[in-house]
Amino acid sequence: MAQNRKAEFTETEQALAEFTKALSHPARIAILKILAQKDACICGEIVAVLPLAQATVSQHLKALKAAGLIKGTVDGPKSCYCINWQAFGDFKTAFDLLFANLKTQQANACC
Amino acid sequence: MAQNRKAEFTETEQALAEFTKALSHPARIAILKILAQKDACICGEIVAVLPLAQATVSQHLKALKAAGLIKGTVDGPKSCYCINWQAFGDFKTAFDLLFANLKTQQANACC
DNA sequence: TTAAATTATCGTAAATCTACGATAATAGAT
DNA sequence: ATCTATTATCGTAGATTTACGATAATTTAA
Repeated sequence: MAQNRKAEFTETEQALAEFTKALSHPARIAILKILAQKDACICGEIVAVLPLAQATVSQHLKALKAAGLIKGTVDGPKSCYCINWQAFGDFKTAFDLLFANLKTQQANACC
Repeated sequence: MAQNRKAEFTETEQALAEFTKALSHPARIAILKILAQKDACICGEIVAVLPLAQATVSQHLKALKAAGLIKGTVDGPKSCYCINWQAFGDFKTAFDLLFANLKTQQANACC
């Protein structure tokens, strides 16, 4: 039981799900908010602000990077992260394309 | 360990995370796609199309409903579901508001 | 070279998610 | 009233996520 059925869905569905999954924790939303406001930020500043241990923050950063939502470069002993706006643009396009079909004809809906 | 730290983030961050979490599985994306195309759909049609057992689909529908992304009404022995466009509008607003700060000044970024 | 500072990774425990079969609940049909 | 069809819920197994301390890795400073 609990095998993975995700592969049986379309590429687009999987891609959108992966993107939203990366956004599905308040800590990661908070990290993106910080990066959006500061344009770029070193890891330590994020750790200092969030109510989480350093290891946990690093883990969340890794998840965001793996999903392509942020980019990171090593700056001496520190690490600098910033938002990958391109990825957000792509997401928005895919998202709109998927749900912009109806919107107007909310007629014969049963609820 | 692994206690829940989610409560220590802002309401907005938590709300956005809950919304994206509801979208974070290809099956739920697929369900929303079906509902967006058909405007309204009874449960059985969704079960027939997806590569998942009836119990699993019902579980995903419950998750979407709990997150407020869809609405459902009982229609005889059947259940009719449709998208809650209002919720999607609210999400879009919150999402844009959070990440529309920069966008232009991609200057002194380190990556 | 050694020490200090910063960050990533490892190991692990608890919680949550995913998937399904079995079964209960509901309402129309006979 | 009983049967049938449809959907929700229960119980459960396995997988994944979340969180942290401990430790390794990396680079600058002394």
